[in-house]
Amino acid sequence: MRKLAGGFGEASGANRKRRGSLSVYESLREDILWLRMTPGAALDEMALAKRFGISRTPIREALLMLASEDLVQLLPNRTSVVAPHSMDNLGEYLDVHLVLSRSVARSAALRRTSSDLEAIRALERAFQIQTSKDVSEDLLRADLSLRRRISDAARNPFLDKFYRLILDYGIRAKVLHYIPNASASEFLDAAELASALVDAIKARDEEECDRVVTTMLGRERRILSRCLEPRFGDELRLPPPFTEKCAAA
Amino acid sequence: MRKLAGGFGEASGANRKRRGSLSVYESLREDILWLRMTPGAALDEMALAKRFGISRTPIREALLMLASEDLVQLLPNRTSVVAPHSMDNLGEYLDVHLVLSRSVARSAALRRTSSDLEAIRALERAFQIQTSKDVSEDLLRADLSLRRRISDAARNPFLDKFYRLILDYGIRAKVLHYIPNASASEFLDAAELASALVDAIKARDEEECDRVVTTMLGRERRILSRCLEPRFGDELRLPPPFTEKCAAA
DNA sequence: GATTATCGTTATGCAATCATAATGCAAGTT
DNA sequence: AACTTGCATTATGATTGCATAACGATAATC
Repeated sequence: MRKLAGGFGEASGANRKRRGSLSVYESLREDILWLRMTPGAALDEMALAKRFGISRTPIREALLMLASEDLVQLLPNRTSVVAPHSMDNLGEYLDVHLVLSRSVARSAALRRTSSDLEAIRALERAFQIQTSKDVSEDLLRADLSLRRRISDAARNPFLDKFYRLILDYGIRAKVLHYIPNASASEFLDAAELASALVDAIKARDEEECDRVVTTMLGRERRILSRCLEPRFGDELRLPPPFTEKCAAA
Repeated sequence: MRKLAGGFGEASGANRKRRGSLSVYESLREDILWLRMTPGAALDEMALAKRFGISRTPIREALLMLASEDLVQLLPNRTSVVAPHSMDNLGEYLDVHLVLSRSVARSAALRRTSSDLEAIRALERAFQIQTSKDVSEDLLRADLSLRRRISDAARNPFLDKFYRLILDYGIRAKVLHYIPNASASEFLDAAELASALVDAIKARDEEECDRVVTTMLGRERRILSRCLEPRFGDELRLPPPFTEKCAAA
């Protein structure tokens, strides 16, 4: 009696019926990162099991994997919650993001192959196209694809792992604060910088890569910190019951 | 009326009977990192369940957590194995290790409190004592404790997470290649450098921290790479059945 | 005699059930 | 009226059992 892959809204994307926990993991991860689930929202295992049409065991495994990326908080003997989104440690986040980004860029400049360069160029063009439109999720996705491909070219599995973790962890902050607050001119700026970065990678100019990346992230820092000064509780929309839980934890 | 820690055999070490999967995780993690389990060894879930006296589900959860740290390879529908220990990407490892270590040291210099400094001094003394003895696991543990405490003082949760992951991931390489190959004089050197590092953190001298850490890791790189040139398959002791599996994967 | 196909064994992936800790409500007491 | 105590509810943590995919061995064939 095999149930035909749920087909409930759900992630039926392209997973050829592989491990159920993996598809649940990926689906939930996307939902959390792109704020389709509210930070602090409860993750009831039975509800999720019903939603995905499978039993609780693979759900638990998915939550465990998400918890190891700090996207889910596993409270002992209590319902897990989507990791609260805090801007408290934005500074620390950006510090690490900068260090890793510079490392990635420098390594990519040194180790890229010509086929790396082709793929990077293609993704850069896709990014350029997006920068001419309105600021949207698609822009962020194009940006992410470009950066990840550059990280591939850097050929350092350790660096790649950390870089992707940091990159993805920052998606929520960008969706929340970047999209509504960044102006078009700033993104034209980003387009020029992206172009300069790829040029520098092509030229194998480590120092120039470092400079460009530092400038890029400096711009991002400015945009994000600009959203920090005014009231910041408004956009979070944490339902009252969770605020105190988060404070307690 | 709290029930006093059920205490079914196993691992009752010091964990007040919290989630079984956690104690299994910690126990297996130690075994893997300190090479009490051979890299490539099979991790039979039923055998582990019997060994720990619990059922397979928490075992699976522990393996999942270990897999997210790349300490276990989860092969689909096949028995999981302890992550093979490869020196192929030692260079990439050391690159990331250096970047993170320098970042930690600089941040610790800036953000340490005086109580941080006290704790760090204490751990440094413990390390100094170990350097006067033979090179052993205890020396490595003292070194790790010192570095972790410095990372605490750096007060950057993102950096701390990555730093600890990299630090721990490197334990196996050190146990394998560092302990039998490092000479006493090199460890006296390490002792002086550790002292210099703590001094620099005390003085809040970022640049000096950076220099000292760079020197420290340069020494380590030399020792490790020295073990790389000669035959490197000997110490690994991978049983024949796993070598081809690793190659295939 | 070597290769291939088939079958039995084994361990994983998942489902369903049992046990326990935490929460919320209600009742009783001071 | 406020606080505490106890119970029922609920969801997690774990156990058990079942279906399926991969591995090993045997046997059959060329």
